[in-house]
Amino acid sequence: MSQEKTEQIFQAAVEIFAQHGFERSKMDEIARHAGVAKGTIYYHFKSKEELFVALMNNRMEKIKEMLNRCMSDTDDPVKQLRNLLEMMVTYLVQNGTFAKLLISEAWGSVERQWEFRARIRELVDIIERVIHRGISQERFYPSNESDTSFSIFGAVSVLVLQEVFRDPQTQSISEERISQMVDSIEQMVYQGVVISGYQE
Amino acid sequence: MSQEKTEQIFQAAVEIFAQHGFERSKMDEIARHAGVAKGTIYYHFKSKEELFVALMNNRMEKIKEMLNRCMSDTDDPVKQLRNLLEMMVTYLVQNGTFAKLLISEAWGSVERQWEFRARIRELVDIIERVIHRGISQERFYPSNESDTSFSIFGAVSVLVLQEVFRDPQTQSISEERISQMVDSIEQMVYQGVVISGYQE
Amino acid sequence: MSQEKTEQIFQAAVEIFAQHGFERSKMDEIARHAGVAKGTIYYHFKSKEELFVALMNNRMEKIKEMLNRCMSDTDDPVKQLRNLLEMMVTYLVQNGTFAKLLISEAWGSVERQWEFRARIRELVDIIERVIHRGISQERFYPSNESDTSFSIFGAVSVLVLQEVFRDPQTQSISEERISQMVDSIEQMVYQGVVISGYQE
Amino acid sequence: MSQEKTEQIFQAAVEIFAQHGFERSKMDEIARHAGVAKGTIYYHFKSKEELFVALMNNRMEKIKEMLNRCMSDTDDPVKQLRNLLEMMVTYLVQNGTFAKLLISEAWGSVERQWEFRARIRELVDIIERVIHRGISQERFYPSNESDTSFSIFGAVSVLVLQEVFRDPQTQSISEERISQMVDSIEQMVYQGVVISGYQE
DNA sequence: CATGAATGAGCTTTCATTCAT
DNA sequence: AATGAATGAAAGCTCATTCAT
Repeated sequence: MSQEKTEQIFQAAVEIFAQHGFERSKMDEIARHAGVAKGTIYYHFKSKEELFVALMNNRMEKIKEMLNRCMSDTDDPVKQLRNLLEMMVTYLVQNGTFAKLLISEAWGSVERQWEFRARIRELVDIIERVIHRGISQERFYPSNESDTSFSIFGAVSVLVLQEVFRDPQTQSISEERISQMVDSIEQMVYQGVVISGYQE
Repeated sequence: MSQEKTEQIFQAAVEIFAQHGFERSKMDEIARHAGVAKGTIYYHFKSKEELFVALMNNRMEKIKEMLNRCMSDTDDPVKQLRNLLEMMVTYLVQNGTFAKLLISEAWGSVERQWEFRARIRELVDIIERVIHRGISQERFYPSNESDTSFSIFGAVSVLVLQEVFRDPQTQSISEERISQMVDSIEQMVYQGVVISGYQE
Repeated sequence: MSQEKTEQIFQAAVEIFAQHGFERSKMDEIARHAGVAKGTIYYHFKSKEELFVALMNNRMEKIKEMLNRCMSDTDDPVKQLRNLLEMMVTYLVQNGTFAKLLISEAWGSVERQWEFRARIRELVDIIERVIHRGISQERFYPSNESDTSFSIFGAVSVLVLQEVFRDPQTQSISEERISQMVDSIEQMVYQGVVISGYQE
Repeated sequence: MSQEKTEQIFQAAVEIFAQHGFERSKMDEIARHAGVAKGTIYYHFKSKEELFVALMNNRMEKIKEMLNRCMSDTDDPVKQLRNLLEMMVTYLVQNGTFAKLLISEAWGSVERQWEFRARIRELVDIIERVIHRGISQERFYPSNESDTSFSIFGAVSVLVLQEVFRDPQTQSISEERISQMVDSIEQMVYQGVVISGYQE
């Protein structure tokens, strides 16, 4: 069935795209990796570009769902933010392959990248909504909500990215290391770096 | 004189590389932009790869110097961190073209990207040294210094990047907007997002 | 029933082939146009090549019949030639789509084109037989019969073709224009261009 | 020098294009035939299409010059027409390879073919101007000048084409055969086919 | 030092054809 | 008989790099 091949191709595509980036990835290799003929990819996707975009949308949808779901436990924005951070780090580590794409392919002036940034914006929006609620309920300090959200997103993704690249075998990032990263991020986001009283 | 042509080429290269990314940038276009013949580039640089690396080192040296310099005013890590954040935002906004490269070309398994990440690591080290001193002097909360530094670097660069891309005419990011971004970042880094007393 | 599908496919094929020429025509498009699946075409015809040849034979047979029929009124070669010219012009105009193929796909060294030229030769033979009879009966000037026939065929088909292409809406070539073209051709064929007495 | 390679490529291109038609001609083969690298063709021409168009313009210019030149001997339209016919037949036979293209690639709806037909129209215009003068001077019968010119063009080109394809070794069309064809055409054009008195 | 014409490996995409259903 | 997903050979085009001038 069609759905089957499509997922096969997606699976191969994330890996190859993440490994080499969009430009250096060859359709030949993706096809080989997916165990289908090159023509098959083109039967399902009009072009390399379209495959990439479809892939991104597909994966992005998944992460959005997860992020939304992980906040449904509670109405407390503080807890929600904690869940969010935890989930983001965990997801990005586990899908390190996708994380690479997320960050590395988002910046550029090609049209594909526009669309991609729009998708990232949707992710950031999820963060922003929590921030907004937190501020409304006077649980969070008032701030430029959009800036704060982007900063958090940047902090999480670059931190994870750098970890993923430090040790290319994604698998080998231990549970422990993950929770350590979550802690680091949480600490910064929750109380900042500077000891309060000292703020000169 | 050689130095002259080299700078001409560098100038053209940042722009073209930033506009299209490494892979999509064509030596032809860089040459045309620089007003030299394609052969001339190859006279000065062994390859596209080498041109890119040389360019990165050149630009990276500049930003490192600036960051180091901006901390020499004072010994107070709190102030130093503030200066650092301000300088990074300002520099990245003003060299938006270079900022794009910084984030977008760093992640990948090609050797050039390894080297590039090593350079980024040097930048982060500057942050880390301040963090370290801050913690030693009990001005900053104890934390995983490396993680914190990467988080800060990620927050700053993604925030700026997203701004640069929102409005491609770098020029039009006002002084005001810059200091607003600095504020947003500082607020997060200095006091975090969550109002302290509430931390359940 | 098979006959039905076959005609459906033929109908679609003439149009597509005429519109784009043999090489640029895609089996996909023919199938879509015919309202059948691509596999169905291959069920009825071994290959694109074979479909084309079968189509040509089918259509060529029709025009040959018409030309032969239109000469059966009379034994007078002069009248027969007139009928022939009239019929050819009319047929080609009305089947402009087929006329394009007739001229444009005939010249080349591919085997299909050999066979196609053989079919054209059969058309020209019909003209040639009239010419031959006309000369035998001393109604026509003696001449190289084959050359004369090809010249007439060339004159008619290129004249019509150029008209068909001038205005792609075949429909819009008026009855009047048709008879004007017939006149032009007849005039040249019957009396030539140069005023007789002057022939130096 | 550039001019040199360009002509080399042109030379190879006419042959290959004429042999297989535009679509079946491969850039690889043209390059091999011209003794240059494929890239070299693309250095001089943006695409296969552009190579073809440039080639056509180049060759068409030559034939136009020849036709115009061959009429400059005399002011007598009767003689001019004779010269024209002779020259056209001779040129097309000698450049049979180009003649194939002239006729076979002119009919189609691709844009390239539009432009091509415009060029053919220019050729026909040369004939038409002679016809026009002949009629003005009452040496030729009045007629639809455009139709007559196209008919003559069609007669000549199809006659030659059919000869060229009968015997693919262009060389082997003898001087004698050429003048025989000229005679056949002239006879038809000058006095028509039907013996005058008989015209019922 | 500088040039730019020439190169060719490499990549994306197309499309006739096949075959399991 | 009919279908359409899958195939893969083949072709057009790109572009980093070289080198004779």
